[in-house]
Amino acid sequence: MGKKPSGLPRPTDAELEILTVLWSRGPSTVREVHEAITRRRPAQYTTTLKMLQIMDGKGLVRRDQKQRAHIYEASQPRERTQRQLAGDLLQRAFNGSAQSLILGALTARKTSREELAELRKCLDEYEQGHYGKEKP
Amino acid sequence: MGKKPSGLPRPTDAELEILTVLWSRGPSTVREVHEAITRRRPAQYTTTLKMLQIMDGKGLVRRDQKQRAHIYEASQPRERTQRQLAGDLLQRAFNGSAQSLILGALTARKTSREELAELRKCLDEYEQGHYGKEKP
DNA sequence: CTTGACATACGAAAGTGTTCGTAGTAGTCT
DNA sequence: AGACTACTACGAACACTTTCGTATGTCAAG
Repeated sequence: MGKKPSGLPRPTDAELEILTVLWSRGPSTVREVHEAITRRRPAQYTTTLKMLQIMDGKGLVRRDQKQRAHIYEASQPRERTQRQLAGDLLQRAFNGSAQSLILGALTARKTSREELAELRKCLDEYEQGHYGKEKP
Repeated sequence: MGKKPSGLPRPTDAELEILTVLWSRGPSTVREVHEAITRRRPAQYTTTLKMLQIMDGKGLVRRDQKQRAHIYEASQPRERTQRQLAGDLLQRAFNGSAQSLILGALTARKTSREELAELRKCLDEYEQGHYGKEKP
């Protein structure tokens, strides 16, 4: 169960919320996920359970049924799903222009000078990794 | 018709596709939008029509009914919707970290050196605009 | 063994998104 | 006028997402 040959679907809103919990907690039981969810909003236990089962069916999570309380974990690392989502939005709404997306992200909320510095470092690192080394 | 007091909903996939057409074409008839759509995938005329009517109901587009063929246009400029979408994704999947989002966008597809340079300029401009000018 | 706590499974309702067929309306041409 | 064409309106089907109630299974304490 929970096997799809390839191409995971884009996670929905509720699914993303659960993935976020799994990413920050690591492998977890339904109850652990559920408690993290209810810390932020009201929900029924079986709703969380059902979501995890659905996500297992889609291949978004893996589950270990060896114990009575099954253990779920995200099937993809956080970074990979984030990349997928960013690329997807880039394609759908920004016509592939990373520039526009980034500008959008910057202006969507206040960005501190420190963050700006961090971002420049990101660009440098990316350039390093993809286009050889710096000037002598 | 087509008035909602505030808070436009996040456009769905199909809605975003239509908005993209309206942004690039400017105010357009249903037929014009439809032809742009069918240039990329098969669809029925009435499907495009219905989408535009729904979007008018949500306030995502405005329509001018003065002519027999109604004229539709996006109610928000491209940049504003892009900002909304970027901010939304930032919140939902990136825990507010613009850094992660940008890194995701960069690695989601090949980014050229020229684009990287453009991005640095973006950061500079943003800093200019929000944190005064550089050191003397 | 019975009870209570806690686990999974699953059907079904409610909401939303997407597509299309049909009906009706308005303008044009002969 | 009648036929033809292009347009809008709208109901309905279908799929997907999300939520919850109920049924069922398992374990351990009394």
